[in-house]
Amino acid sequence: MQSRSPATRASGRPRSVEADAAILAATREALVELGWSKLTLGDVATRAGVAKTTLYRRWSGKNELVVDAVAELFDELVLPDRGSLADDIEGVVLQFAAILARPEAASGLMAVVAESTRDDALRDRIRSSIVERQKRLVLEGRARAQTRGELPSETDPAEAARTVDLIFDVVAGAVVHRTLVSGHPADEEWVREFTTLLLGGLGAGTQEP
Amino acid sequence: MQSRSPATRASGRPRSVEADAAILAATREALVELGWSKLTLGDVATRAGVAKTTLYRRWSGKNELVVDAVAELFDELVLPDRGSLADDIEGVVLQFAAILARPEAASGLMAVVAESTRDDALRDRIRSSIVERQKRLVLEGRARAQTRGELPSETDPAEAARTVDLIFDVVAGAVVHRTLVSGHPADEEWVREFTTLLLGGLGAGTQEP
Amino acid sequence: MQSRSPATRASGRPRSVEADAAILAATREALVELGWSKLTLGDVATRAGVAKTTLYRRWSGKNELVVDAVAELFDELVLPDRGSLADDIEGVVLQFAAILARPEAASGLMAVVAESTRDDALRDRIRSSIVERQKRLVLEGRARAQTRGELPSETDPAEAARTVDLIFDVVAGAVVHRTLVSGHPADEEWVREFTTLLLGGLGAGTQEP
Amino acid sequence: MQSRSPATRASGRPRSVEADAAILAATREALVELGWSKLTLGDVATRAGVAKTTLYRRWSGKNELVVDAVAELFDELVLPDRGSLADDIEGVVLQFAAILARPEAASGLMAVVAESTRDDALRDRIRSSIVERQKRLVLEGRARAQTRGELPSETDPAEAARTVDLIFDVVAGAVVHRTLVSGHPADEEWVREFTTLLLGGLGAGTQEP
DNA sequence: CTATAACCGAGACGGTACGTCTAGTCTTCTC
DNA sequence: GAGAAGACTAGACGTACCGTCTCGGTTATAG
Repeated sequence: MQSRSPATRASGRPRSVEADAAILAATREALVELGWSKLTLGDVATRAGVAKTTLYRRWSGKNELVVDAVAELFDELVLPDRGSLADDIEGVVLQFAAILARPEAASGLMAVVAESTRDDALRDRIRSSIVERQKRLVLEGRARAQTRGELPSETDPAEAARTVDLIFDVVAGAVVHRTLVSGHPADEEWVREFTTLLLGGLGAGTQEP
Repeated sequence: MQSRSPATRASGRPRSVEADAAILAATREALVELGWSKLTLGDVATRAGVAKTTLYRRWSGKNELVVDAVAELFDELVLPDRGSLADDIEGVVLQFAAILARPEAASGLMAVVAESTRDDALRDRIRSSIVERQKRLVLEGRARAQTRGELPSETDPAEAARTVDLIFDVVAGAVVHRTLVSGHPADEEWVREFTTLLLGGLGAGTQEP
Repeated sequence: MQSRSPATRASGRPRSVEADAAILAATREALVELGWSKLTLGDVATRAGVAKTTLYRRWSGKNELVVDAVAELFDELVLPDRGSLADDIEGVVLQFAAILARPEAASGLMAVVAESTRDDALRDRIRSSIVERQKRLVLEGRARAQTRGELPSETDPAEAARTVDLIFDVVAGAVVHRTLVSGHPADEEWVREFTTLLLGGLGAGTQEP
Repeated sequence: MQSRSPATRASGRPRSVEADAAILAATREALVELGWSKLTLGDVATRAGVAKTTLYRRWSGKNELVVDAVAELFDELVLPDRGSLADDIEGVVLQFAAILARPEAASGLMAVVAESTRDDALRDRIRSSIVERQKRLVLEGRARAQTRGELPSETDPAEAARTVDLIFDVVAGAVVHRTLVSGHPADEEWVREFTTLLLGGLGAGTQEP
């Protein structure tokens, strides 16, 4: 969905803003009911009360549409201040797990990631719409922990950025793998164990009660 | 692929054993060239020099076929003895990253995982053919580390199993996320940093040189 | 519809012969109900109880299909022996007019002729399937009239062929124009006047009662 | 195109007169390049430098537009005085054949005739705009022949009118059939033979040199 | 000189059919 | 009975036009 500058007033009938929202909502609805592989753009258009052409005028295909529809889900994530780094991590991971457990997220997200292995434009879209957008949570959590004195201030900015990426890959990857591949829920118990491992490492984690 | 008991030898022409291998190889070839979404069973049959009926007699559909074709790739993984737990982990993670970087693995694996969110039989097939099968690496690594004295012996068998699952989710998830979602290579430098984090936890990892 | 040699026995499932007939019948039915311009191949397929692919496997498009469907109609024409050239002409012209008055013939025939002005292959198909096929009527009528002594035997074969073409254009053209362009029925009275004109020419025809 | 009385002068901006001519010219141009079936009203509007709404305000659809665009072509026909009935007929038939040979006439005319078999309003439009309008040629030719003494004066006005219709159907039908269905040019030789047949009838025509 | 009304271009809209493609099944002949 | 070949039904694909609509703006007459 490309944003158009409000300055360059286009001639002709303007695009319907209701249609955009209706299509994205219909896409999520269809993902819930049918899943990625049985979702058809014709069906989405019908659900949205919109013609297929209207849909294709805005999105070039199923992949792009689903990325946008799923991306909105992750904007709900917030980092609640629970008083300690461990509790903050547990809180946000549980939220992330809750979103991933929703059928519209799981089916759609994995599928577009699969497609993105052969489509660089799609990969960029996923990264900018979803991944980079949510790294804010890691940044915010670290800053808060540093304020509390739980983590030292970083000295090398480049290394700091690499660390953010690494933590994001570990956290997001672990939750996704637990939920979708292993097929077990990322419930409170698991999240506690995972947080312990993340903070203390392999040696520490396995020895605590 | 359903196994048939050798006892109940059916009359008539026996199934060609070459066909099975040819079909799986053709599937991987098609995954490399076309990716999951553009792979068609008709095309796979043609590449394998086989009729579509032959293919459908053995596999019920695209998903099952691709799971079998991809599963074979991960059987290459071995855990080389490099002398320390950290080096063992680095070694096997690098191997895993190398397999994931191959186009037939990435596209196919993510796609069947996406499909498995709505198909329990498929989820079981993936788990038994791929996930559980490779947990041997974690078990073997832990046993070796315990022999070396790097890790304590576990006391509670149930907790020990849970820890294996957790580590597997963290390791596999992090590599998959790094490679396919973040879109950066899981190279030696990243693997070293990841291993440091895994062993020492957040506090330790960010302070070491 | 291409005829296949019975000698070269094709492998694989043979094409359904019932489907061919059902499609042509459905085409005529749709022409009656909808007319050329609102006839859709999807609808024809549905009426014939056949998938669209089956239809496209046999005909390359709407034009070719309609030519074949209409051509069959004109094979009903016969030249009844009524005893004199004039009566024979009247008889066959009335039959021709009756076919043209049927809605499946009128709408379809004119439309494919219109299309054939820009499609040489279609023009040839029309000529061979419809026009040349029905010139048998002119030939038979002339032979009969010569036997009766109403017409002299032709001496120059080339001129004789040209005359057949000319008569066919005049007769078919007049009936078509009367029926479809002028929009009046080619009834017995008109056919009698036309036959008089054709046999006697302008001078004679306008003076008789 | 509906004419509006100059008495009921409407307020508001008057319709552009240039637009009408531009649209009809663009229609003929598109007929030449694309033929009836590939002509689209959006394309015609673009060629005419006009919005689609402007086109639809004047014509209700493709059929009506093409009738008007084609009708103008036939107004070029004149009946030159060549001294005898036969020569007059040959002259006007050749002119008619020349117009029909133009691609914008052939494709468009046959197509609207085909459509008119299911649309009475369209049939009337064709008759009044094209057919009846050109019967003036037959009337004028007969009057001239009567003046010359080549044809007797008609006694019964009703029969005379029927004869005009008959001749028109025969002449127009034969040329159309020759040109579009048989696919051969209505050249001078053919026109001479046709005129001979028309004047002398079957018996006479085939015996003369 | 302003109001009003029909016009104009542009282009988005809901809808329908297109012709192609793939899925998964069925039917024939051959090994 | 397995297998190769290929036709079969079913249905989604993405595109193209249809005829309508909704914008901002223009050009005429009427007041």
